[in-house]
Amino acid sequence: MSHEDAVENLYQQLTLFVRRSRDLGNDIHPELSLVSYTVLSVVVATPDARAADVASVLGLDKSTVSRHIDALLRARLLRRGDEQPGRRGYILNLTPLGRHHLDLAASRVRSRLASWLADWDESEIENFTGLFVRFNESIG
Amino acid sequence: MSHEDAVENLYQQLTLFVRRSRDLGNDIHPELSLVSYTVLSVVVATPDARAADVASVLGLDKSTVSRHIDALLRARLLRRGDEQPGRRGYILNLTPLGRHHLDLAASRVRSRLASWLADWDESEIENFTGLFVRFNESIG
DNA sequence: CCTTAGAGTTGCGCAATGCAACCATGAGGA
DNA sequence: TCCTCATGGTTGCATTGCGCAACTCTAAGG
Repeated sequence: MSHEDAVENLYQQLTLFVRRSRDLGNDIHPELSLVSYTVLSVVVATPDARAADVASVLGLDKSTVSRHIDALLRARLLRRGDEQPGRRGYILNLTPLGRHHLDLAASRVRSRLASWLADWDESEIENFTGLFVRFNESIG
Repeated sequence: MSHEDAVENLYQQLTLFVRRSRDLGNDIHPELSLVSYTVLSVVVATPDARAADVASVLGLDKSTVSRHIDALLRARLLRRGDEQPGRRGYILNLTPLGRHHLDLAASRVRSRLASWLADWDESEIENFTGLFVRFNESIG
């Protein structure tokens, strides 16, 4: 197989997966949209995250992030921390409710994923993951 | 590493890729949106494709597909074939212009992908692809 | 102080989508 | 043959997610 054919075949698989991932994203949680879920994840993963940090990580406009965060604040899934000296903006934290919803959504996604991978060996999953890590690094 | 950890790590890679794939989709072609590109691909790949078939394959509402196809018809990238006896609806075909644009977009995507994979061996790509095939089959 | 840069909000418009109501037509039974 | 209905397609309406631009507010640094 030529290099071009190999690339072509991989491309088919990538597009197939991206298309299907949309469906997956839609039944994460009835009350937590995919974007909201992602925002909460970033807040958890980023120490002292502010809205601008979330926007930067997700590659979204700050206005978009502002509106999502506003919704999450009103839903009591997120709260603003007290300001810290030497910084501007608000530091975001998950409320216990927010953490609960995030955990719930995450567990749904993972159980779904686990059921798909039920007949895979750990070594195969690790192999696939390892190649995926390298691929994502190649992209970035 | 436990099975759960393995699934978790793969999940991280999948979400990372899906997020980045959106950026990728946006510079496919100035005149051909990601969805239009996908519609054209489906028309090419599906013998005697009609709008309803495209909607079915892509999992989109027929109204959505109708509007995309309308745009592609107006842009002269797609045309309706003559009706065939025993069937309803319009059979879609690419115009030479449509095929040209599709090829152009495809070559852009693939060259982008190829540049990312420049330092991969064929065997590694094939390995990755093979695992991806199995993964997509597990999903479907 | 005063200027400036960064964080956040909001008004506006756009693109994509789904739902529902609608029209047109072929299929198939009465 | 004719009537009913299922299917394909279009369009109106609402929703969502997004970006740009203009704006406010506040801290940083002269």
